[in-house]
Amino acid sequence: MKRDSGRKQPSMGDVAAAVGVSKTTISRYLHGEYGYMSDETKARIETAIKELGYRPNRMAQGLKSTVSNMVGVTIADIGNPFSSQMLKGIQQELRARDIQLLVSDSNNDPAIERANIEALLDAQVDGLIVNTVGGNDAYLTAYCTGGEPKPMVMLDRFVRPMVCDCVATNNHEATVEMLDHVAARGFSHVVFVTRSDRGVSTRSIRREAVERYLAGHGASVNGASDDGGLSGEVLVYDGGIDDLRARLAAVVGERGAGRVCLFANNEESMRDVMEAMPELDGERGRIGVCAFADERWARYSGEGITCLDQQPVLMGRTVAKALLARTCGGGDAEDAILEEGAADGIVVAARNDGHLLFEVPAQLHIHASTMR
Amino acid sequence: MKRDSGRKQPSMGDVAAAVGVSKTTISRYLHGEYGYMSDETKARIETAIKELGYRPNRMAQGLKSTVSNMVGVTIADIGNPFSSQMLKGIQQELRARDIQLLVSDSNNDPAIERANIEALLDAQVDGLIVNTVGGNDAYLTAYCTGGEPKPMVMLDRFVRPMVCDCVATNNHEATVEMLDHVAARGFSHVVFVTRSDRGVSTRSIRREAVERYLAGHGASVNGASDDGGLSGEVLVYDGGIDDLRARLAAVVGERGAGRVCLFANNEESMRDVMEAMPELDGERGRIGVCAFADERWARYSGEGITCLDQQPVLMGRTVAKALLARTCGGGDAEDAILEEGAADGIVVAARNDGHLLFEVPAQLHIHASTMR
DNA sequence: CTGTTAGCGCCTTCAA
DNA sequence: TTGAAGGCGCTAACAG
Repeated sequence: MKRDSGRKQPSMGDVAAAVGVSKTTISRYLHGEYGYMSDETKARIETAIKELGYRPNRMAQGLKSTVSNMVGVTIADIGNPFSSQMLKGIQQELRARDIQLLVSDSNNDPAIERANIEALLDAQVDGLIVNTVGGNDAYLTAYCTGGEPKPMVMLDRFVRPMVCDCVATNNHEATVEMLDHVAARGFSHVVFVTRSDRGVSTRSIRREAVERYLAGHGASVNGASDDGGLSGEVLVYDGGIDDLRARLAAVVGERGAGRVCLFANNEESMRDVMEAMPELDGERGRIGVCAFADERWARYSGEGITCLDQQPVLMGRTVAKALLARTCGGGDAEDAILEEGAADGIVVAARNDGHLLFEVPAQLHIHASTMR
Repeated sequence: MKRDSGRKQPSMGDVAAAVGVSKTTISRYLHGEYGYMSDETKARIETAIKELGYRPNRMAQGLKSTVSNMVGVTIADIGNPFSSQMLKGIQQELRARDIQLLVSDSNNDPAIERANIEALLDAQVDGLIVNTVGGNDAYLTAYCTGGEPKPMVMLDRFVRPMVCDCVATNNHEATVEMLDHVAARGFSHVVFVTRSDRGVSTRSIRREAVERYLAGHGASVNGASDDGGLSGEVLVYDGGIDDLRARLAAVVGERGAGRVCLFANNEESMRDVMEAMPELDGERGRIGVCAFADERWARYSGEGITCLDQQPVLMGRTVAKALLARTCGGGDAEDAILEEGAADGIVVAARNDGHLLFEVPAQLHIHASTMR
């Protein structure tokens, strides 16, 4: 009835003994292979299992079948709310398939990340989801191109050339959408604020998108606009608030009475900006702010911050589907994902050597911070 | 050199064959039992392992040794940023001991939680950390008092009577501290805003703390203060924003010109309040707000919200320590935790039948929302 | 319809 | 200082 009623967990042998059949029969019962099983033994097995509170040992199962029904995920910084949303999405898919999730936090340290991946593989996971901290491209590439690696899918990151499936935000399009919005709201200058991208693909991609946009609109990067279009620049800092404050003040001051919009690369940078310039509120109208950030947070921050929400739950669901297609599905990841994902706007944005890049669209939410 | 260079993962037998010794010797080498081993074989084993890229299969190890070096955690709602912070803390401790973490999300559903716990046990975890969704008290109690259960520790929750170790916030003291602050700032009425506590211990505990405080200060709960002290009431809602809006308006209106402070039970409720009354900003000075909430969020929300931060990372570290003390440490959980935890203000707040309740202090952060 | 036999990769006596 | 043998709990042929 209830597990643990005895001294120790009963094993399949115990059940077999109780019923008076062999372990094989029990095994077959468990796997639903009762095509050729007498209804009587079936019933007796059923009650015996209930009686003893027997539950199969997944570990032992995995030892034999070489599939553990576990997948591993390494998260660059699990303390980040963004991470937990992605985990939520991953869980949704895994729960449906009764697959366990092994979670590791890399604490933003490439060495820890490598150790985590090794440890997960030692635990015999069937596949890996990697939200890399950056700086491990060589290692990851070597892994993916090595012998016969367990499937890996990258999350909110990718390496070039692609050596495995990846799930990311449509960073380029999203950035353009935000810049268009900023321009439309009459700002004349945009400052893309980002921490230095130590190998984090998302940061560099967004930065490049900004630079290309500005170049394409006849505005000079880090220079003044000379034709009434949107000018802009990229501000890279290292996490020092004082440094950031001084540089922001300089940038804003330089623009005189022109309307400037600060565009933060992520929530972390957005917080840094708010910390550095609490007086932003005082200059409403002249200084706007926006960011890649979770709508749930941005909406209630300060006066309400215009943001690009990356839909992390959807990203998690997508990455889990992509991985499962490689591990057990056997089928085409592309079909599996696009079928349901199309409605959400998920597309294959690139492919290389059979590896796909799935892009999940970011959603623009407009709030007061760019509307005065 | 690198793993996977061959067709398949090499096993201990392969290494043994390569070196020309028995598996036993390899096993001993791996466990550091080279007390009686010739330096030569030791060296040869070492190189063979490197050469083949051999790594022990934790799954197979666990099958025999009955310790899997995995612990499981079920989280009520992993999408909550609070959850991810707790996971961070848990990871910090587990990583140090090379223990893997199996994570399940219960999605606020008691049935899923039960299924998750069963699944984790099937995966042979050595112990469980449970952040219960509530409504599973009977099940959890039965588990803990059953045969010989794997150790369980509850996180940010507890059941009465205590049937296992628990780690929670010092909800009572924290609530009192906040109410003292509210009173000191000259508010005359406080409204504790909470969703209905469907078996979630933290919610009911806080609510009780509020009621007791108000009763103890000569003020009547849900009534007007008649002696200049702090009066107050508890507002329980069900997640409907319109309902909440109407009731908040009524409550605030009733107070006339009196200064009212809304005290939200958690971030979720705080967001609901902000959604229901965006005009709070317009009444700064007369209407204050505060909440149990993450400082990183509260600080930048609206004008800056006074909050009680639960230090979730520290809670995570504490719960992991408590569990490890039961699983492998063999030692006293109390000593293990209090030794380092004392500096952080962690105390044993209750004990029952050998089970301990560890309380992690919440920290009061004062911001503009209660200061005008 | 059901049982026998051999392992999966590792650990653990017991012998040598 | 090292092996051989048996078994953890389960699966997978191959026989009946």
